[in-house]
Order: sequence, then C-alpha cells, then structure tokens
Amino acid sequence: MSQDLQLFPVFASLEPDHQKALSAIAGSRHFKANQLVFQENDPGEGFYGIVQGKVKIFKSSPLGKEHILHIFGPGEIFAEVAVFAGRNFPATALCLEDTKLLFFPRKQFRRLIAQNPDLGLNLLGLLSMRLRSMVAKVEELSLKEVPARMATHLLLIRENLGRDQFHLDLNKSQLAGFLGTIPETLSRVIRKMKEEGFIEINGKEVKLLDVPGLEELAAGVLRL
Amino acid sequence: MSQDLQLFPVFASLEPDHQKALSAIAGSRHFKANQLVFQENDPGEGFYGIVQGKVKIFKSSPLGKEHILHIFGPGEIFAEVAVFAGRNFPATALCLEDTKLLFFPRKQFRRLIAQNPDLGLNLLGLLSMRLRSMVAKVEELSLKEVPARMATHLLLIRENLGRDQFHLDLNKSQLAGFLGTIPETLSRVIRKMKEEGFIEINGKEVKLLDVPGLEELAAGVLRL
DNA sequence: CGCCCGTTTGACAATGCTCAATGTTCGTGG
DNA sequence: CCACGAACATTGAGCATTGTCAAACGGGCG
Repeated sequence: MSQDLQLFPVFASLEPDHQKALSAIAGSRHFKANQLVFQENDPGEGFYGIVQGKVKIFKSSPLGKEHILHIFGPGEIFAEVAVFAGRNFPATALCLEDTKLLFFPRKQFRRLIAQNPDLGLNLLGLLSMRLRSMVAKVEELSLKEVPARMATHLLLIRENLGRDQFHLDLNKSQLAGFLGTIPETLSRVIRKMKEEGFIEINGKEVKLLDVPGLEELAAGVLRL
Repeated sequence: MSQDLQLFPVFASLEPDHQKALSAIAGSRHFKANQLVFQENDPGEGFYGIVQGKVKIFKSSPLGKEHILHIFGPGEIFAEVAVFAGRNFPATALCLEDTKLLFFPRKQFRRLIAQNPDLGLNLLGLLSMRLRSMVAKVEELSLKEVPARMATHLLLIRENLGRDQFHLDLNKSQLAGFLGTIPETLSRVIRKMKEEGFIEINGKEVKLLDVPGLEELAAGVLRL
C-alpha cells in the first residue's frame, strides 16, 4: 500500500516518515466501470487518489446536458477541494473503467498537513495549477468558438506527447462534453478540419497535418 | 502596516508573531485608476493584497474582447497562483479606482509557509473556494444562456447582501464582460426582465420583484 | 453648449443547438 | 461464424440565441 503513494507526484517528494503516516490514513476502494464515486452536493468527507483506472468529473444541467470538467487517471488526485473548502462536492465523479482508488479522510489529512508544511506546499502548487487550467477553460469557453477550442485541444495533446500523431482517449461524445459542445457540432467541425487538410482522422487515430494552421485556428485568426 | 493585515481574512487567524513576520516581508504599492498592476504572461514574483480600491482581473482575446474573471476589493488577495504554480500570470490585473496594495514576494512568502502550516491551511481553503467558483463559472458559461447567467448573478448578490434591493457595483459594459457576453445582449436581457416583471431597474439601482421567477430563470426551466 | 462615454435599439448574420433519420462499429448470443 | 441490437457517429434541415454593425440617445463634464 505504501508503495502506491509513489504513484502520486504530490506525495512523492515527502519524507518516508510522512509517507508512512499518509498511507496509514488512506483506505483503498474499488469501483466498476460506470459506477458513481460521488455526486454533486454529496458531503465531502475526504478526497481520492487514483491508483488504477479513469474517473470523469462533470457537471450536469437539469436536462441531461453535461459538461466534463476533467478526466483523471492514475497518479492524480481529485475532490481535494472538499477537504479545504465547504463540505460538499461541487461536481459529480464517475468511473469510466474499473478503478482502484485511495481515499484520504478529511480530518486526518488536515492533521497531517498541520504537522508537515511541505505537504501543504505541494498541495498549494497543485491547486494553483488546477485554478490556472480552469481560468484557461473559462477563456476558451467565453472567448473562442468551437473550432478554436478543438484546435487548442489537439495542440495541447501534441505538446504533452511530443508527437503529431496520436489517438484520442475519449470517444467523441465525451470529447464534445469536454469542449463544451455537443457531438453533432463536434462531428461537423472535425469533418471540416479534415476537408480543409488540417488533420487526418479515422476512428480515434488522429494525425496533425498542418500545425501552423491549427495554431491560427486556435487563436481565432483563421476560421473554418 | 501590521494593522493592515487584519483586513485580510486569510491572515487574520494567524498568531501575532507570524503576522509580524508577514508584514515584515510585505511592501506597499499605490496605483491610480486605470493603471495596470500586471499583464498576462508577466513573470509573477509575488502576489498582492488589496488594502483600498478595486482591481479587475481579466483575459482578453486578440481582438479587444475581454472576459472579466474577478473583481477584487479590500481584504482580498489575488495572483497567489503565481507563487505556487508556474512563474507567470495567467491573466491581466487593472485598477478600477485609486488603489493601495500590499505586495508579498514569492520566495520569502514560501519560506513563511514552510515555517507555519496554519498559513498554508488558510491558503488551501482560499484556493479551494476560488476553484469552486471557477467551476461554477464554467458551468454557467457552457450550460446556461445569458438570461440564466444574469438571473444567477442577481440572486447571488441578493444572497450575499440579504436584501432584494441593491445597486450594481459594475457598469453594464463591465457586467456584460463578467457574464461572458456583450453590452448589447445584456441590455436586451435586462429590458425583457423589466418588461416581464422580474425586476425593476433604473441606472444601477435594482430591485428584485419576483425571486421565485428569477430562480426558475437561473435554473433554465423558464425562459424570457 | 458641445463632446464623450456608456447605453439602448434595430436590422442582420452566423454560430451552434434541436430533432430526426441514417450509418457504423462492436460485442453478444444463437 | 453470422445476425442482431445497442451505443456511438454522421448528416441534414430548421431555428433560437447571440454576436456584429450602425445609428441614435442620454447624461455628465469641461
């Protein structure tokens, strides 16, 4: 169990003693694909780290429409906001695959931080990064149109992987939700990007053909 | 100077010794109305607390369009993300009035946290709340239309003040920016809300006439 | 008085959503 | 191995919302 902690960058830099204390309070939980971990407004008694699997964090509106905020995978933690802010979750978490989680109870975790400022600093860094990415998301949503958002997303993947060819880890409905649109619209955008030679795509396999062009699309200078 | 720290809820609960250490590293800075505090992508060597005045945090797109992320006033801190995440600001900060700020340099502040876990915990709480509000903003933008966003905003003010009548602290152009739209659209929405008896408004003075109705608008159940 | 800024209004265009139908892929069971 | 069904994906037609452009209005300040 203690070795599981090595998976998590936020905890990796802690001293062995503190890691031991952490793993002492962590409980392991298993979920099947499509199982809910928690729902919006559930009381948040702690947060989770993913050992194996994939978890989708999303908001949904009265009428089924959903917007995906994050998809988290192994080595990432989520719902940490519940520990430090109010006591209920602001969004819903659902497992996309069979998933193994570590659960860290709120109170005990706060006690650990009080004894270990480094842990606090690491978390501050993590939350700051999250905040930054949400700021970027707001910018995307309110200042850019769907083709620009899609181009941004593709370029971001490219940057992370260092390749011009890769396969999408989300199906297109989910990707639409992540980009703040619907499958139909995304489908049309993809078709146009194909037709105009920006990308090549079949199934989930994508190849970026015109990176400078995509950058112009992402900036909103060029339009489809 | 040390008494200025009392203004800030994040610092108020610290022990006197730690407050003294904090005020020792803080520098005071003055800005006139319409002066920039920093711009997007500037290196972030520290963060700011507002003693007096008002600061607008916003993103702007290539072509002048802007989206307001926050308006901060006395007792609030901003740009703390720069201290813990990367080293450049993700958005631009501009003073709306003559403003007095405290500046806390990055390195020295981090050192203080390392010695004082409580300070870290307070900040974790703050960042968590910010993150939560950004999540709400993303939800608003991608799942709701402009009338719903406006209704949400009015209801939020009502909740904060505990009154049904108040005056807006932003002019309508700025408010439009904050809601992720443009003045023309906002103007039309306000007119309809007036016509249909949800609110009464002249100038910046607003009175909510039909709170349940506004709640339905905010939820998207009802439409203008 | 006249200018400037913020606001309002109108006509128009476009982006993206809804609804509905058709295609495709893939896993399951006969 | 094939057939079927379910979930996902694509396409089209129509429409609602909202952004663009242009003009007129109003109040405050020099």
